[in-house]
Amino acid sequence: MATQKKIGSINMSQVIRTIWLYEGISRIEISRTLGLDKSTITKIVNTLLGMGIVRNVSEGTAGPQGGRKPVKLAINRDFGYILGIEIQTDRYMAVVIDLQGKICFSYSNLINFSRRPLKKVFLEILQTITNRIEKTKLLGIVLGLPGLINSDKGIIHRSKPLNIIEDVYFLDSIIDLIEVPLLIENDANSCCWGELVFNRANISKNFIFVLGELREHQSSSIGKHVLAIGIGVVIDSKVHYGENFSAGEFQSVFREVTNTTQFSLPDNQFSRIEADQEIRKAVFQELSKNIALLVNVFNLSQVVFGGAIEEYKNEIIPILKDEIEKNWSYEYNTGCRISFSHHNAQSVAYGSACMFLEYLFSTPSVDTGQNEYLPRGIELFQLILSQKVNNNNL
Amino acid sequence: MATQKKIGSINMSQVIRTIWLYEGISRIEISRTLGLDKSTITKIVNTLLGMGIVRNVSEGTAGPQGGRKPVKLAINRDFGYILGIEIQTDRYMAVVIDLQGKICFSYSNLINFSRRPLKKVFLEILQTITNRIEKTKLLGIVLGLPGLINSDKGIIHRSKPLNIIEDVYFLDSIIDLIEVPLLIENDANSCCWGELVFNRANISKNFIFVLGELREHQSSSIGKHVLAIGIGVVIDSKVHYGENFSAGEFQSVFREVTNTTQFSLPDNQFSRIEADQEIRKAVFQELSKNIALLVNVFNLSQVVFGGAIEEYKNEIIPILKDEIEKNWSYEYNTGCRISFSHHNAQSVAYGSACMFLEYLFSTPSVDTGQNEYLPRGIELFQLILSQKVNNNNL
DNA sequence: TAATGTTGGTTTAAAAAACAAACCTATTGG
DNA sequence: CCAATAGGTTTGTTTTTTAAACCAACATTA
Repeated sequence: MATQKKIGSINMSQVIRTIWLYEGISRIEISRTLGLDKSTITKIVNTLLGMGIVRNVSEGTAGPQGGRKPVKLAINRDFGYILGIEIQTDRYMAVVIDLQGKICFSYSNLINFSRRPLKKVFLEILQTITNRIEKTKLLGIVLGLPGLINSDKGIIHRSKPLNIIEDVYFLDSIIDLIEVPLLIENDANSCCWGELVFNRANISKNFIFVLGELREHQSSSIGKHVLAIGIGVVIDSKVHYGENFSAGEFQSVFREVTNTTQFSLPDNQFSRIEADQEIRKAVFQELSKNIALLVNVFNLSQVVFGGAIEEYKNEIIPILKDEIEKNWSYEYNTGCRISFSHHNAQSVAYGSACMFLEYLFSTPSVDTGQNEYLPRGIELFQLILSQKVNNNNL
Repeated sequence: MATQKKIGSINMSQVIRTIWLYEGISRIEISRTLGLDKSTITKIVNTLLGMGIVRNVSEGTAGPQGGRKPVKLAINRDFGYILGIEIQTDRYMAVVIDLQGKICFSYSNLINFSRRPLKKVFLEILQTITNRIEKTKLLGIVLGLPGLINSDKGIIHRSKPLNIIEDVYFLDSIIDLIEVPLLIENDANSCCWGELVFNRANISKNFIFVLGELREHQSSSIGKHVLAIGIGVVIDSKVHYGENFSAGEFQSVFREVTNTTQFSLPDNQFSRIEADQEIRKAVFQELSKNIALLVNVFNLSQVVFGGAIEEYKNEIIPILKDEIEKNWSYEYNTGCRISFSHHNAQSVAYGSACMFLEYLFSTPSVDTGQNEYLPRGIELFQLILSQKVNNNNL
């Protein structure tokens, strides 16, 4: 059942992660943080220096009581880059980041699907992007999509926006055509990865990302919009997929079964959501009541909003705050923060790339479910390095 | 920050857990399950035999192609017993289980708090119980309580049923008076531990336990009852506490702020809940709509009911099934099972004891939050063994 | 400025775990 | 009785971590 991790790789991965989390940390501090002997850290860091993953960046200052100056360590930014791509019905967004999660490059354009399969469209986009970046240092690609997605097996189960109504074994079908590691992920979950990376040093362990987009209504003429909500869930600092990778699928508890939207608002009134503040208020209140239940039952410490809904930031905050309090029965406040994504239109693409970062810098846990295509931590680095050698030999 | 686990203790704990999960497993099977070399397993098992934790129970049968018969291993049931106690406003329940989770003994009685502090009442109960069981083999005690409870630090933050309105450092105040390890836990969470142990070999990784009790209404004369719901949450096979140990606190999204109950039903109608099936139907429907949201957003695979609410099993099942489906927007079914606790009135006490079992048989994960009073896995066994020696010397 | 103390980091030897291979045990099946 | 086979142990080797001694580089102060 469980596959044995080479025992040393755990500590090695932990050291990498620690340097990633605390840029400029010294060997001694790592040893204290992880509870390992300082000589062990010296050994591991030397290996990492040899692999080109880590760099000695500078000398720190000695303490007030004297002593040798600490040597600050950091991840080698030049090691490589990661590409995150978001594909929606009518447009895509590509973002390239370095190992620290800084955005190096981004590009966006419209898509015309015109009945072509996703695979073809994706390969076309990939062509466009890779023409614009240094290909040799590309470490991995992650594709963020709306829908029910099994990121461990690379399957798209369903996607209403992309008109996918049966299982598509996406990675299986494309893996041979691409020379770097590739993953797919649900769009709202991607945003969660983005938050995990962006706030990695001091993060909420339990939060949700509410991705609210204004989409064309399934069965309506152009111009009619509905608010489409996708939720990404992070529990215990891990993206939560649930039993069938359908976690995050949202429908309001107030919704009437006859409605085609996720809310109780009659379908025909939804088109006025952008124009009518009263309608927005009703919808946001309904959304907030639902979220409040999730926040309190799971004792979340944060709710992050992203997508087109961000525009209504000032309308949402007071409503949600109020509903969370109303749903709470004790006198003290649990202190759930409400915030908005820092990356605007790039939230999904950026977050997708961050998923790969987290794979690189995670410690392979004993019990965690496995991605079938990629290992984690130092093993992923080793995989990448071995592929680099192969590519150079060709 | 993170404290280093003695490296060997991880595999040792994993071996113990594996034997616990799969009673009668052989050394070879363990080695295959964990991906460790068979000689490593031999070594570890010998240590465990020496400690008295594990026993060679019998010989299996050789395979169809011959070969030596495997030796079946099992946890030594005689190693000791665990006591779980549930304290409610008016009664308590005590359950003693062995290391396999089988109930050996149970006892229940009424409580008269009469303004005495919980600590005093608890010590009294403990006296009564320990008089009835063999004290030398008692390995640990877990107390299950309604309210907001930090089980890692042993603090009772709030408990409306027990009239606790400020932090009580329960374990700190009592730890010196008791010679065996003691933990406290929220009652609904205890029930989750019970499910985790009872179905340990093939368990849902994500489920909730809905503990529904009929309690006297805060501000009412005797006889008036309300339905009090407490939820225990299990995500990724771990009891989920949230950021402040308040996970599981429930209030319906339909509730009016003026109500003192957790539902939208006016306070004065709640007393008829036991007599009037229509009122029950409305309440169960409201509860089910709330639960359905949780089930779908978190993609839970199971909802378990326990407490007095179990009596209405046949009324609840169809309503909840229906609401989960209505809240789901795809054509296929996510397959959330609905079940009822197997332990009736003993759910909380049994589950509390199981929490200690899970501590004994868990593998100390690298990143898991730590209980301040107790280690896990082999380290907890070692602690117990060292205390045994001390007690014998006195 | 020389002596002393302090802290960061490395080296070396010893220990602890895990593994690999040889070997023993106990079976089935000819 | 003899292979073939599978479970389990023993022995020796490799990997990984630690402990302790040591070096490096600083501050303080006599």
